[in-house]
Amino acid sequence: MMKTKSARSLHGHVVQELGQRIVGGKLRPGDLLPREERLAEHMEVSRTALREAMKVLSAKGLVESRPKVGTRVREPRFWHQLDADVLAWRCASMPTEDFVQKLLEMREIIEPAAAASAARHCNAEQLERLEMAFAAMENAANLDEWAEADLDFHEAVLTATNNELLVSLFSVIETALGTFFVLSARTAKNFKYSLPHHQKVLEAIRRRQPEAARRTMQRMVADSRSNMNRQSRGSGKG
Amino acid sequence: MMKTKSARSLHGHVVQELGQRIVGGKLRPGDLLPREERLAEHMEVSRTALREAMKVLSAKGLVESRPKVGTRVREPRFWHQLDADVLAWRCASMPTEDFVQKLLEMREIIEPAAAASAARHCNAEQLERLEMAFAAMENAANLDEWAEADLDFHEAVLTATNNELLVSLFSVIETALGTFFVLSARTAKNFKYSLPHHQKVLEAIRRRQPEAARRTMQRMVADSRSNMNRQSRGSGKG
DNA sequence: TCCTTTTTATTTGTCATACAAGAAGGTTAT
DNA sequence: ATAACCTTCTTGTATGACAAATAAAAAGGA
Repeated sequence: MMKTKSARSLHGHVVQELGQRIVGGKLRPGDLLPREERLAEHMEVSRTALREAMKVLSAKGLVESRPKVGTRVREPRFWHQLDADVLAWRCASMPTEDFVQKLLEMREIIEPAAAASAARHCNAEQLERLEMAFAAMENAANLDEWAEADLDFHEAVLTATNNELLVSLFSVIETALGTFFVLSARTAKNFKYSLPHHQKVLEAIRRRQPEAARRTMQRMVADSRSNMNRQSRGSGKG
Repeated sequence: MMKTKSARSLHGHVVQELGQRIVGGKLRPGDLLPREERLAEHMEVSRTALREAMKVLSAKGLVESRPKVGTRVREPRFWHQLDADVLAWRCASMPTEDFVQKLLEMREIIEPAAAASAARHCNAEQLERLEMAFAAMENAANLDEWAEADLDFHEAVLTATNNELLVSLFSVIETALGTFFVLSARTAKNFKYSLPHHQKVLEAIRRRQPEAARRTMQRMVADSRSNMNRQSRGSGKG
């Protein structure tokens, strides 16, 4: 689920390890990490590799280092919550119901607005990509193919806004769709339901109808929400 | 304008320097950087410090390093556009008109939705912070105090949603308000105009009226836009 | 006794050097 | 012509040493 490839390099591995521990709550805000020498020894890497990892975690707002005092875990309000890694770490050990609701709220804010913007600003090439993604959903042979094409469709909508700031929010949409895919009943029926929505969104964008695009996308996300709520009531997530 | 404090440490300085050059376009996507040894020499730091800087830039999606081939500048679509540093670097050498419009679009999407969400979810403490910020705007002795209180107000709205993902978008709002403050006519009159809007937003949130909060915030951002457009037509930005 | 100044100890920050690992491009053998 | 093998260049990692910063303790003065 959601590979972050950076586990090849040593310092990348340390980033993953510590990042997951911090976001996952095993290391708590205010906690003082062991000093670099010891921590490096404990992680079985050199101080050099450890420090490079620390700089990355620091760039993500997870830790803060100061001479003499050491490196401590920062409070969640400083974390770069929209960072793809931070989002992934948050989902690593099963996302809380609360977090899922926040992801859905983000989708409900971003995606309808993006669809409307796409209807206004998209160009021919971007429209074609949307159509390709939709076609891929129609022709999907299995659920995994379907999910991949769906992701592509949503990314294509964001891209079609021609606003790279909006495109950068794809990490959030991706995470939301990922948890949706994991948490909801993985039957073809549940998914194919939303295909008509996709088609209407595509149509509205093609016809340059921002408000229609917005409304349809709104319904699509709302359906996700109700589908999810039904699911989680059924299986009782915490 | 918009301090990023990390210029104290050496590697922090390198991050700033290279980040600014990349985002500012002096180093272009696909460009191959000099190899670490030479670059370190050229920047007058050790290879160690340079590499720590590189890891940070890599974490922001600006560069990509591979053995034997070297480190090259990535294409803008990979940049973490919502990162506070990236946004700041983008504004460093006078933001383009195009970028300002994208910032405004983000505000128009995020802030009304956040105001509505705040009206639904905010607690007593968060409401108090909103009221404090508003009071600070009323009592501002000069434009700088006003701008600071205004920023605080907008951050308080995001915080009041109780959705940390939304709060993380404050870097965007901050940048938008910053450029607005720089580009628009810096007269008391232009600013005091929006105070009634702030009051109405505050009232709507206090009274738990999501739709009223949304509409009022929408008007507030729209006013910013028209104010700005008027301004840029006048002085002809490109 | 209380406050200010100085010292000290500890941790991160930086440096220099050496070697390992990976990969592109050319070389050789089949 | 193709495939396997080298060469070589660059990043990746390790190590040891020292500089800089600063929190905490010690010393000095009112």
